Parts: sequence; structure tokens; C-alpha cells
Amino acid sequence: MLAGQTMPELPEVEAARQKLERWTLDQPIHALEVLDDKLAVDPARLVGQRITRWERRGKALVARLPDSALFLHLGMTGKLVRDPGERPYQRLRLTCNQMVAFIDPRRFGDARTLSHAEADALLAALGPDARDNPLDAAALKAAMGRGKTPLKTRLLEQQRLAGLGNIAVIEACYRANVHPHAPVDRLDDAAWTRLVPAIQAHLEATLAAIDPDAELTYLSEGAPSEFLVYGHEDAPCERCGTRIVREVLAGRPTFWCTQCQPLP
DNA sequence: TACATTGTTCCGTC
DNA sequence: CGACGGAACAATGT
Repeated sequence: MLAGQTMPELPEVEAARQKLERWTLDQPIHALEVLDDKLAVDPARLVGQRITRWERRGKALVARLPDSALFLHLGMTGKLVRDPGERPYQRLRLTCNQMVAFIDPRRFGDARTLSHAEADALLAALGPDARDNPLDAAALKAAMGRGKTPLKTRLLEQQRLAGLGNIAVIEACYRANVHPHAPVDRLDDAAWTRLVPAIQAHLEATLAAIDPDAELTYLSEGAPSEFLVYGHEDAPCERCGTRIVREVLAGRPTFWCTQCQPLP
């Protein structure tokens, strides 16, 4: 049972998309304030137009308007807040019927005004969305490619499968009893077959734990969190009691049970 | 202080 | 030399 959010991964971005729909869909943009010069957002291309659609693919969000598109990525600490008042770290303020602020303390997020063609190209560069287009085992295997590259590395590549971040990959591998360092060439069909529902189960459990009306809160803000294996270094595996191992791979912490997730 | 975190870009290696 | 994988980068709170 999962509770709370950490980084914005696919489920958090989907929750943000739903908020944006509730707050801005079919409404003309009354004002757009760019509070951070790093964001290549041109209000002149957007103000006065009506948002006809909010799309999401993986962690990417795109607002469609008649003549332009607005790309939004939450990065590591991004969130959307209604009526932000004087809260710090606001980077963008979008006002339709009500004001919505893009708040992002780490500033790893992004927002850009794009043409529809540019937005299409950006979305097309991403792999299939990990939730909207659930892959079967054969398609997942094909998407992960060949070679000695660790499964974790490939699952993180957004152009292969869009939406999974470090935590989602670690949790899915644990659920599937697959070693995150396993070279993709070494995984048998049974492993690919286990990975598909493992990924889905993690995403759905995380999504179900998000209160659609509450502001996203992150671990650094003291949000409660309960992962199956992420962060459990040296703690006993909940299935077999073996001590959970931590190692850095692809520059990010990796956790697994050496008993449940043997290296193939 | 070093570390944590994301996705992209760069560079060394095979 | 092409492909690949690790490191660096940006930013800031703990």
C-alpha cells in the first residue's frame, strides 16, 4: 500500500493534468505571467485563446490552443497551485477563471510556448505512455531493446517507455522479482511477463493514493511515504526477510532483494 | 559538506 | 568509428 508522493512521476503528472482540466479547460486565458526568465513562454501567443485540451504523455504535459501549444514539465519539484498568493518559487502564473501557479523550487521543470508541430515532435520523441498504452510482454521486451545494458537503465529511457522514474522502476522490479541490474538480453519471457503487471500495479497504486483535490506534496515536505523496497536499505525484505541492498546505478540509488531478485 | 533528485548532453571506452 | 554508459549539469534544501 502506497501513500504520498515523492518526485512527480507519471501518476503525479496525471493528477496535475486532471487539475489543469478542471481549472482551465475550455476557458480563455486572461493573463499569463512569466516570473522566471528561463522559461521560454510567450504570453502574446497564448493570451486570449481558449485551452481546448490538456494532453499527457509520460511526464510531459501539453496544452492545446487554436494557434499554439504550451508545454509543461514538472521536473523534480514542480506542482500546480490554485490562488498561490505570495507563495515563493512561482515560475509561471496562468489565469483563466482562476489563477494557477507553476511552483518549482528546484527549477528543474520547464515550460515553453510551441507550435503544434513542435509539440507533436516533442511528444512523438517519447515512447508509449506506460499507463495509457499498457504493453504486453512481447512489446515491452521489444521496447527495451537488446544488449548488456541493465534493465533499470532502459526502463528509465523516456523514448522507450514514457513515464517511469527511478522510484517507479525500483518498485516495479521488486514487484516483478527481477533484478534491476539484469542485462536486458538475459531476461527470459517469464520475467517480461511479470514486469508488465508489476509496472501497472505500481502506477495504479500510486495514482489511487493521490487525493485529486489535495496539493501534491513531496517527501522533502514531510509527506508520508510507504514504498515496498525504495529506501529500505538494510531493512528486511517484506517477503523473505533478506536484507535489502542499495547500490548506485545510472547515477541513482537502486534497491533490491538479493533473494527475491537474483541476477539472471 | 556532500547528497538527493530529473532528463539531457557530453565524453571516454570498447 | 559507432554505440553505449557513466559523469556532469542545473538548483537548493537537508
